[in-house]
Amino acid sequence: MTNKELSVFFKALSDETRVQVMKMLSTENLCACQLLKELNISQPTLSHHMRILCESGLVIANKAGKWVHYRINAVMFDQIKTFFDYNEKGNIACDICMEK
Amino acid sequence: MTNKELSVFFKALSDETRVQVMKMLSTENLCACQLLKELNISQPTLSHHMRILCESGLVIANKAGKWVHYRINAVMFDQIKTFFDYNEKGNIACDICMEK
DNA sequence: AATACATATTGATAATCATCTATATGAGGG
DNA sequence: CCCTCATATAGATGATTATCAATATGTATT
Repeated sequence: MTNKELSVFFKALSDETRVQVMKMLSTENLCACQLLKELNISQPTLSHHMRILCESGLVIANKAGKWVHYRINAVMFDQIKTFFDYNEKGNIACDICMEK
Repeated sequence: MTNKELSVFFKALSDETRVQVMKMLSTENLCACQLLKELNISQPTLSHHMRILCESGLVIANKAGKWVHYRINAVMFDQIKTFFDYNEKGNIACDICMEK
């Protein structure tokens, strides 16, 4: 994944409300009305947040009649997770500073 | 971790330049001068980005004379990773919608 | 002390963003 | 067809942000 792609994912998660939505969706798939009931925001604001989450690719929307059901995109989640795979290194100093 | 804490981490990663810094630091620990050489940004802008990464807790700074060495905070990385642990669910519809 | 170098801070600006109210779209039900 | 309900869009506003030039701080070296 490119830096740009990753930054878009993280930007989608950089809002407290959207983090809460992701937590809620990680427990169960929900429709917009159920999300709205638990979040203290207006309906247009929720719509705005869900658009950002969907456009980032983190969440998948599924229209069913009047309702829209949301679920986490597990494939994306797994991909982003690899960004945090990291093995601690012992060296503190960098080459350049050592030369001088 | 609270929603607020997580959103701060993700906000720190929501910038393309900072994602690149994290990638560079995941390969090796580096000082500011070395980061500056590879990134096409001014020195104050780098300083600004490194402050955000450090204040979020994702990166640890270590002052050594004139230089500052940066390294990834592995503990934080591991904690954030758990946010992405997710098991795909089969159910699409939510209870509320089903009732109606 | 004086100078050179690495990094931080200040102040300014243009861009992005979260939120709201008001309104629109669209889907069932009577 | 109208009416109701779920969601989306438009437009406005206040807050935050990324960036730079200019300047400050702090550390070695001579």
